[in-house]
Amino acid sequence: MKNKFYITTPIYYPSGKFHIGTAYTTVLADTLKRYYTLRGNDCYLLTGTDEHGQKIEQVAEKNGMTPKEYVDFMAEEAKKLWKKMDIQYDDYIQTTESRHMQIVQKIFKKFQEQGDIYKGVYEGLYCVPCETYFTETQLVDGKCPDCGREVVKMKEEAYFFNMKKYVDRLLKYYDEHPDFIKPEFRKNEMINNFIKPGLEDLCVTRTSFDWGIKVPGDEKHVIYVWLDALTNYLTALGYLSDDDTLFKECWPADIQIVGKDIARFHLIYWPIFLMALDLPLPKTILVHNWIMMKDGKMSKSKGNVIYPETLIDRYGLDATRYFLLREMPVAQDGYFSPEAFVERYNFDLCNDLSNLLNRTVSMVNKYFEGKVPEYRGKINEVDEDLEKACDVQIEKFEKAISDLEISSSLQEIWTLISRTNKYIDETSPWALAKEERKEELESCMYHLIENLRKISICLIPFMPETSKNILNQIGIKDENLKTWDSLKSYDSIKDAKVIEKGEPIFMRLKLEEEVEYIKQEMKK
RNA sequence: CGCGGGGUGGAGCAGUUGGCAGCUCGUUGGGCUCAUAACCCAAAGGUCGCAAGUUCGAGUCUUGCCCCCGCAACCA
Repeated sequence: MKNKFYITTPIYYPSGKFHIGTAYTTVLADTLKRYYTLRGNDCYLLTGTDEHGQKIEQVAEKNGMTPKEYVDFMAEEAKKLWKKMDIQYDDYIQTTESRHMQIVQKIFKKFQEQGDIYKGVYEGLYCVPCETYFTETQLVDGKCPDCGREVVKMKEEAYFFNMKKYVDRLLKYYDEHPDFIKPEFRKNEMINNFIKPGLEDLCVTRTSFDWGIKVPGDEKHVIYVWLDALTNYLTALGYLSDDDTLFKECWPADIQIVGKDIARFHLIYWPIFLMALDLPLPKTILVHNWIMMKDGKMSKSKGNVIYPETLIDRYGLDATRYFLLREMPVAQDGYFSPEAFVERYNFDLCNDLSNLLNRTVSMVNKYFEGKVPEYRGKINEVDEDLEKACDVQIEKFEKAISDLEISSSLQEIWTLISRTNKYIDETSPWALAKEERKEELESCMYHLIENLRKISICLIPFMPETSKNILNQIGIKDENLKTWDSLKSYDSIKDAKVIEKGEPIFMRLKLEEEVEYIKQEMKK
């Protein structure tokens, strides 16, 4: 019985150090997991690495390791990074694990028996020294993009998957399931670019290298990337294994997150493989765009590569998570620049959020010795407006995140933060104190604490530590006041005591200094 | 005529069903003092790429053109 909310990241190809783009995808997945958990779902998050293929073979050799040693090492690196980023993944799959390889062979055989896979001839442009095939468009001046030498036309025997057989079903599925692909324009892109011109059958094996899963009964062939990689989403759940309990609980996936570079594989081949296996398709495949640098793509030669560790070590995890989630529009490319990072940090995190907390805690201490007054109802128009605005923002927030509009959902929270800052000016608590208007002052403090509590709950998926921190500072201990449902009430805080001396959760950064620092790190 | 995305005040962006052009940052002026030179208010600043069309009315629909950026099939 399906009872889990299943989320996946792609399995990353560990041919080099994991960069900020990989981190973004994973943080996005983690944030969605935390959100759906907050909403009461039992979530299961899968990530992993795609560890076969020529490139891995070559990189391993360069590092003086066997391919398996190398990929195991890289998997540990990934796990370290995910730990550092507090990613709550439930399983990490490596495609070189036997639990995966065995099932891939089973799937291959099944496809063969069904007549979906046939033997044919693969023809392509081959660079002999690099031992790699390229397409015409990949070539640079008609030569190998890696080494610049001549390529030759080569043929080899290979297995193909009969994609054509399933095209009509796929189109029909697209049509009947508007939520299957997000954002929607990706669907049109697939139809126009690949399906309309006539979908070609996919070559699923190679004989030109060894590092891969052997074709059962024909061992000079290894299964080539996509049939191997895509099926990880199933094999990790124990599909076709002795124990497929987890598979039954999770499948079909609820949200599968992929980058735009692998959209084609996930939007065309993946659903077709699933159809061939007679399995239901995932509910939503979310295709996100890339993080770009001001001067184009990240590349070492440009000296503009930013690694997540650089930011986390100096500015903290939550600030890094915030930047990624806030700055990336998901459906469009986002841009990283040191300036943008520091400015977001200063404006959003310090001036708006941290400062709101700080001034509130300080006032509750000053006027009520730290004790949060009891709710007194909507004693005037100002309070009434504030409560209304708060409800509206939470509604907008919920809608945005449900639509997977992550950046917008954060904006909605920040609108609430600004509204709350404004409320302080509207009520001028320092004047209320001077004039000894106690009831109004109590109501004001209560509302500030209540809004901060709600803000923290909304922040749980994005910035888990910060959220805890705020709740701690405003003295919310009761777990019932940290739930999604508690967002509805406006009168539930009782006997809370703020901490005596609130430490700012984010301190302003000096713009030039930090920009310089990040720039230096990027050149390393 | 390959496909897709985009061209909106100085910068970065919102603008779902056509109805007085919004947000953040920056600039200028003001307010406040609880808070981190923060926070709040106000003002200046836009031919919404160009041209034509539909309409009482178009950033929003249609057509043509110009410019930028991706993708174009087995490259994760």
